[in-house]
Amino acid sequence: MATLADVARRAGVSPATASRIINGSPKPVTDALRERVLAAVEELQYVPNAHAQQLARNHRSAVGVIVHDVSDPYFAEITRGLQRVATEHGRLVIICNTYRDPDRELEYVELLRANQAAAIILAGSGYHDEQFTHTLDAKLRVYQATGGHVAVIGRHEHTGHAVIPANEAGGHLVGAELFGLGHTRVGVVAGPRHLTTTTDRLAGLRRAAREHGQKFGARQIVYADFERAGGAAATAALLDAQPQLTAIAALNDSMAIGALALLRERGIDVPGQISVVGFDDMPIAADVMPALTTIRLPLADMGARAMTLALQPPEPLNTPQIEHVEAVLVRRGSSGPPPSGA
Amino acid sequence: MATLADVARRAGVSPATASRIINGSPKPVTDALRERVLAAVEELQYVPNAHAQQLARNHRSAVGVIVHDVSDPYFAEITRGLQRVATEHGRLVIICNTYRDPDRELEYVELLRANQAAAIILAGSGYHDEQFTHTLDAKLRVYQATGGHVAVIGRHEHTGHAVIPANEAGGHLVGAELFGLGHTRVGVVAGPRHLTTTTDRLAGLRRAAREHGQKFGARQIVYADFERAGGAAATAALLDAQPQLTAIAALNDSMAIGALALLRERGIDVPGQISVVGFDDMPIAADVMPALTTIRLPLADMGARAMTLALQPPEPLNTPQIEHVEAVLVRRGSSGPPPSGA
DNA sequence: GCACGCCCGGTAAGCGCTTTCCCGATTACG
DNA sequence: CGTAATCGGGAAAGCGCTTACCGGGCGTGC
Repeated sequence: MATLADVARRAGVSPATASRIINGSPKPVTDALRERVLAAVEELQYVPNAHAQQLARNHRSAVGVIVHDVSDPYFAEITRGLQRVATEHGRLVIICNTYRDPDRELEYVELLRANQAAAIILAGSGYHDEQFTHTLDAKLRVYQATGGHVAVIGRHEHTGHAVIPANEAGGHLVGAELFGLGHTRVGVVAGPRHLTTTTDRLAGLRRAAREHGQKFGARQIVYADFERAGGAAATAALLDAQPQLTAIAALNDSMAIGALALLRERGIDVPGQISVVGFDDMPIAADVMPALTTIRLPLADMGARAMTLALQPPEPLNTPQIEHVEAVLVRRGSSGPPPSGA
Repeated sequence: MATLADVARRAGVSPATASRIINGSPKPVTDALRERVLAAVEELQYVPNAHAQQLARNHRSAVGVIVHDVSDPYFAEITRGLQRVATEHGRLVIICNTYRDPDRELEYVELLRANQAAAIILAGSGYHDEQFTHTLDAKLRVYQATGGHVAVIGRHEHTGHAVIPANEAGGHLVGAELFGLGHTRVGVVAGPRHLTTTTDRLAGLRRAAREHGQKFGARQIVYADFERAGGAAATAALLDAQPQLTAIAALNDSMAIGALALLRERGIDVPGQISVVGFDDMPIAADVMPALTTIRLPLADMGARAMTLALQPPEPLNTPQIEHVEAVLVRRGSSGPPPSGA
């Protein structure tokens, strides 16, 4: 691996000069030298060692993003938004997948700290786990204390900037729609109960139920993984426990798609016999069979906003900013009134 | 930011000892000292500076992955596989999105080289661009010359290990299926013509056509972006040029989904009036409306294999390994025989 | 009881780069 | 023409860590 010293030697200059030329330092340098150095760089295929640079310059530049799983379209969209603004600012982003393992989340903030990340962005639901939340918060505070910026998406329990989707209101929208259509037997395909996203959305659903003089019994809610397979499994369980269901509210689109798949497999017509509503409006929601009625969250935009917050200069008053983002209902083919007999 | 020196001072030992304890060096250390150091680490919330470590140790550990776009399910799946094996090996992976910009691809290999990546994995189609291919290859060779490992997925034009999907054979499978069903007017929704994936798949399609005594005219192939929107646009163009089409072969699933959307919008029944076949078998292919007949590629597995190749110890004979991966046809609801009148 | 070796810990030399400080040579100015 | 200001370039001090290498205190064997 060619080093700066090699380049300097070959060009017959000092490393200092070579460095200045390569990095376009403000210090003026003669054109003759510049050319020699540039030529040497080319010949040697020299690329500066980023670690050495980082160490010598001693200021952070990369930004870290911790998500549950980028291959999940929900996070993929958020990440897309994040990346866009990061690129605009010339920042490298390091993506870390926790696969929903809280411990891994902790490890990654250390890793990002170790890598001198300028900011850490935490995307995705928080956990109902006092101990964990406390530990994570402590780590984040230490990071902030040393000048790191932190922004979270979809969590409210931490220090730092936050972009918060209207999970409760969205859940309420779903409930209002379904009960408004006349459904009285609504099942919920929920995500893991230790995720705050699950409980927030559920809370909205419950509020809507109350407003319509209804309530969710224990058997009407099934918890499973926030994924396609989880949605299918939960739907199966729901159907077994409550055969007379006329509507299913899935707490995210992946689960809704799993629900749709299971329903199709069992020959149950959607929305003829059972309506299905999702949450998030992932890009494919419009293309599944039938097209999914869901709650739209501006995913990419949320990512972009979080990155913008995280990148902005040390805020004047040191006050973390909170941005709330709205949820809207998108009606598509998967929902309708309950079957007339029901 | 606390440094190793701070920790050492606080524990009353030399930095050397602190380093040895923190990194679990083979050198034996008394328990008393060990505890003091560990306590100091805890109190100071010390995290070693990864850049300094990398510089001092002087051996590569992270691995870089260059993809067109992780938020595209195709790459998301590949990445998932990659990550899995990287994690098993305790490697950090740096994901780089080129958004299909060749220049960005070049920049990223430099960046990865600068960051002392132990390996670079290039996923996604190559480009039909002599100049570019040559430049990239040169850069990769330089990287290899300094001990870097290289693996590519879905390209054949470069040095290094390779995992190559059967694009041509898959295209042939699509053609055989469609012509076998009796279609005679088949349109192709193709990706960008400068991508090798496009031409490879197309070649298979053409071979199948020849075998059935047919051929693709210029107006039967429309090139667009390898994305949903591109698929919709290309389908619209195709329909305008060739209203009597009975089948559409899309060169990837995203485009197929776009085609499906457009067809639905125009009230054209699939597969009653027009059959649609995709390529890749992304996870959602089974859930769209109607479920997509497509060519299955073991995406996650391909990623895993590439990572395995990239991580294996400097090969005995220094010979790059090539792994071919098979394509199989998955019949679902979107394809069938042409309408009887046609 | 003394030499030898073994342990455990510290000292210091880098890793590859940036940047401050300094110095000799121009140039500008009085 | 002397001096000061200016300009281009180099020497060297780190950035935070790892890891030879070294050295003092033991325990052993004779």
